[in-house]
Amino acid sequence: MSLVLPSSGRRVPCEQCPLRALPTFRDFSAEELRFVSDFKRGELVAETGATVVSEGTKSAHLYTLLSGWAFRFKTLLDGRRQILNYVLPGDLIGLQGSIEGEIEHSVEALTPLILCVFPRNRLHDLFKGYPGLAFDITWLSAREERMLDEHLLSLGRRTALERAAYLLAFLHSRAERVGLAGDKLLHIPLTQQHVADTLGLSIVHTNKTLRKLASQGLINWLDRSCVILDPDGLRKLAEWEQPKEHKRPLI
Amino acid sequence: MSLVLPSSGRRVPCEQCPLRALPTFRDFSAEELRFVSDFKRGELVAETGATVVSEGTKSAHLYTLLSGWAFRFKTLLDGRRQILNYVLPGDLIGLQGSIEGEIEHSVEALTPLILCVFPRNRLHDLFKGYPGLAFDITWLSAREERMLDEHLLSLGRRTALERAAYLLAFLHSRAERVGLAGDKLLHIPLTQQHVADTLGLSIVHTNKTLRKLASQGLINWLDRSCVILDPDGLRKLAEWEQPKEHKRPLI
DNA sequence: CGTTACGTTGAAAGCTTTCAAGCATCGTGG
DNA sequence: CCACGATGCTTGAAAGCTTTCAACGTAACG
Repeated sequence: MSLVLPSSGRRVPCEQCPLRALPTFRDFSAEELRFVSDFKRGELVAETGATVVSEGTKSAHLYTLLSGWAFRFKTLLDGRRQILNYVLPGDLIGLQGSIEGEIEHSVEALTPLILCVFPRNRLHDLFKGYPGLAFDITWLSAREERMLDEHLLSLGRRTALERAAYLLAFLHSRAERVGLAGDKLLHIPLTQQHVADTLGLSIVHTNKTLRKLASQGLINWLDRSCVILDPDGLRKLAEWEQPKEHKRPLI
Repeated sequence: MSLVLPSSGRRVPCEQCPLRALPTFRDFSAEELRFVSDFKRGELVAETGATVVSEGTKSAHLYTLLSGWAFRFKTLLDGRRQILNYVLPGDLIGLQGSIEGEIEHSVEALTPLILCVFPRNRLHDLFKGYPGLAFDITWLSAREERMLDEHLLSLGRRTALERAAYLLAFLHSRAERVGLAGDKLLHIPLTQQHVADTLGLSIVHTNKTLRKLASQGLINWLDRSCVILDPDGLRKLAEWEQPKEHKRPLI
């Protein structure tokens, strides 16, 4: 269940990174691109259910998710699990570890993943030689903070139904910005257990809550995935405003 | 209620900052100190209850809290409030705003505050000329992330009693590291409404929960403050491990 | 074809909120 | 000086939300 395939070497050169072509990501100078490309040590493939990062360990690497869906979580000793946030293409993984030593959360794959691998020990070079990229890293960290703030508001003060609506609207919005929504309806690759562990609810109550959203025509649950039918309806129900579009960095 | 007194000019030179002398903070080189000192534009005083930062606004400044207690929060339209985290001496305020434009949370004083004021627009100079300080800013951001991760685990998966114990142990631990606990018992300047809005509970249930902690001899509630009698007991009850001591930066 | 993982439901038990009321302290105006 | 309103802390009881317990259906897999 925690299998990560060994690095399969370089496949996608950064200059031709399919993500980088998306309008969400800011343009990089040729020099920046050269550094990032050199910074990248290779790629890692992980299958669904694989643990990419483990709570309490130190990793010599940072990752950027190239494709797939993953999630960050923490657990209590008796097994209670809390999902902290989701990881989508373009997101940086493992920054916290370069800060405090051991990383304090785990990361698990919801789908097969491809990750770009960066050596943590060269982060210093990045900060020294590329202040723009250094600022980008801070930017990404502050963005994560903003998302966590919203999750906290949700867990603390929204009702179960609002929380579920918020989560699905949030994931829809993020997926859309990295081109995963397309014209067709978006399928989010989750089980109801994941939703429960994100919302802080029991699996039974989560089921009943999702049923309610489905009965209102907002979503459809099938297989191991959630189909978003009405993102605006979800947003309205959760009283959540999508953050404004900002070009963001891709490291 | 949202009164912030105008800048009262420089009082404490960074080189003689009383915080900097604490063992928690890492040593700064003379050059770094010179930059920070120059970066600091002045001081701001805020009284209890004052709003230092308002959700949805843009601020030209960043702050470091020099003394006092404050908290960050968000609210829903109907007034439901969620406290996201607490701000203690040495903490940076407003970084999120320099990233995404508008800041997405508010900050309010729990006690009278003294804040160091920094112009946001010089952040670029900092990143360009002082990679070590730039890394410090990222470090602080990642530290905040780690705290938010823990709060999420707490809100999502801990019982009311565990949550309360966690919160108080957490605040005790943070206060201790900036020299606020001393030999005497620590008084945390909170009302039960603050605790309720942090834990995602109603005020009534919060009262009953705090009563239970008090009956177990872990805390004492008096006035508008919580006295921590047994931090270890609280930690054990919450199943929470204090993060390891790390020297941290002070900007 | 038994096993496992995932989704679904009903009902009882338990936790939390809401409603109501009361007490204490503090600062203010009469 | 004292009444009064505002704020903060307490408690009991009823209502409501959520969890737990139990059971069942389906699909995928070896």
